Amino acid sequence: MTIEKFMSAAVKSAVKQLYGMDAADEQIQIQLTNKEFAGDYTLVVFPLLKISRKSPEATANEIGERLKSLHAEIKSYNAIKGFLNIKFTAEFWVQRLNAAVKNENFGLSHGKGKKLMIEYSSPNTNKPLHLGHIRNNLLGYAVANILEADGNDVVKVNLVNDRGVHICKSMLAWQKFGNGETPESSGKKGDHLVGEYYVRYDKEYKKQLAEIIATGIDENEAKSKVQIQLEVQEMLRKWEAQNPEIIALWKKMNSWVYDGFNKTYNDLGVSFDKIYYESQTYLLGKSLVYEGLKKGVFFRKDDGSVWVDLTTDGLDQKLLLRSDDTSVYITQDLGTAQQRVAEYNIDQMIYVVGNEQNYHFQVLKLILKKLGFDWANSIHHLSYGMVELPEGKMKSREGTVVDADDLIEEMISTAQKMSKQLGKLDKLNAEEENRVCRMVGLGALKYFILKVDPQKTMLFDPKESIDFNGNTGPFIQYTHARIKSVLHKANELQAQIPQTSACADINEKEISLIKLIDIFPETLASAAKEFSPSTIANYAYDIAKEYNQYYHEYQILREENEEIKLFRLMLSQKVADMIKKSMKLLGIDVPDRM
RNA sequence: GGUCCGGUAGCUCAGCUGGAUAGAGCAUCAGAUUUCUAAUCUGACGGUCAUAGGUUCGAAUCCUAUCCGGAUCACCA
Repeated sequence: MTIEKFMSAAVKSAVKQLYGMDAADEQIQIQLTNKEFAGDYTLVVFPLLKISRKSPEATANEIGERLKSLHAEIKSYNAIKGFLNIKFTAEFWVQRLNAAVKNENFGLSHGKGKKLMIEYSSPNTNKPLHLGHIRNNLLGYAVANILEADGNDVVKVNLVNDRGVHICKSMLAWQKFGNGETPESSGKKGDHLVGEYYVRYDKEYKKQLAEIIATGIDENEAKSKVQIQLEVQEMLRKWEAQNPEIIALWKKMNSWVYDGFNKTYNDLGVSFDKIYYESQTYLLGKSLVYEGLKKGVFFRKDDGSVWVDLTTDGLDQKLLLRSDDTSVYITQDLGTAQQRVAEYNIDQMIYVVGNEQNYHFQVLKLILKKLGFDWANSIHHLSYGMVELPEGKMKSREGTVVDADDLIEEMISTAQKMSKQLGKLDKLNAEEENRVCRMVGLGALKYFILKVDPQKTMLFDPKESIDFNGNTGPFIQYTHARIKSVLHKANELQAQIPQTSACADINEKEISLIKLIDIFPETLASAAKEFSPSTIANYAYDIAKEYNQYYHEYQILREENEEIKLFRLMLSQKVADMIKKSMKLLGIDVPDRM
């Protein structure tokens, strides 16, 4: 039971005894006591004044007195204005810690039985992943972990956009200019290789367009005459007609890209339970549109295209089927949503997609509701903001993309450089050194991105992210490694770290560490509710920082009182456990030594 | 123009189911080391929580309006 719940019940019965009335849940406000006041938890008594009909101070004092006499766990209380600060006994805190230590799965919930599906990553197969994808992947994976730890059954899916005119562009350019180049023959990573031809196409297109314009033809007219574009359109038609040669090329080049993506996913430590391919789902949803047409939810325009009118909902009209009866993006999303709900019987569907698609998901939910699906409300768009660079925005069309693989590489090598400089790698062998540098470099990147509220546009400064001080992944990793080192040394000295302790002589720093451990379950629950890895990230930092201060102040191994020493070791071990658990939720590994 | 999102210290960000004197880190300055791992710790400096109203015992937090920034409003995905 959480302390808040315990206090809430205690206050209720105290109020009942004192004033003969029941207090409603929303009248009981309990929070952690601010640092500048003496106490552990605080009851805000303002809402109870209506019941007590006394001044804030008098009410607080009366309730405090009553609580103290009823509960041995309460050591003291003080009332300041309308705030009743409660202080618990040392025994109480030790007991809380012991309960947490004994419970292997402390903080993790089991079997609320909600079935969730989360879709993230969703790459295009015509170019490599970039910084924006990194935020997407890290968010999706972390949120999936958090939801799972909160007791849900989570299915992670990836919907790969493997078809369309953009893919044909890479294919055509490769055909025309590639000379049969392959990842094997060139030594290039598959997705990068294909991405190069996508760029090559664009270059050729611009060249041809300029040539036509130079002959004096109007720009708009010229655009429809570019030879290479006509060829691409022809290729797309062939693809849709299942032309064997084109299909074979498509399969070959896509497989290169998948090899490349898998390496990047592997580096980032993300994974999926199921991968969907758009080439297999893009025809879905048409039947839903026909159904809606029959119900009169949609309408057909003179040219044959099908639309939905959302003007009464404050939005515009939205196209659902083209005049040639082919489906568009939203048509297929309607279809895949329905298919997934039917196939997996999911309670909630989460889409990790950039905030430039907020409108799309708003429309998607509306349409599904209009079609009469109750589950439309269970769709959640986990929207995230763009990642900007100090020099400007990073959008592919502006040509300043930061390639995911390059960035990962840079993070690892910077981690290595800095670690070497600090002499942190001296005691490690080559394999360990490699492992630690990877962990630190990637930890820096992941933590930097995940600590920010997803909704917000964030600034990614490579220099700052690789700073090993302050609120960073490496700082937290370091704290963990240092605790582990102390524990290791203790074991060498043959101190046995106890599973429980009767130590009653604890200090304020220790109480605040226990408090932090104690709120882990609530923190996790709230992070799950908000789909917010940043909550967990900041928790990990808080506890690491608190521990560092503690560590600095008390010499654990030199402590002469054996009982206190063992207690401190036990506490340290639990703190390390909390750090590791939190970081694991974020998909960040922590080293035992560095 | 419509819709959505954001605006908190010089910079990067927490805090937002309304609670006490708004918090961290970076940067700057001043300190701490016979290390249990200094990738650390202590202190100082730094704020009209975009602006103006409103709601109430109390507002960074809720409501309204305005300003600034971003996204979006394709027979693209």
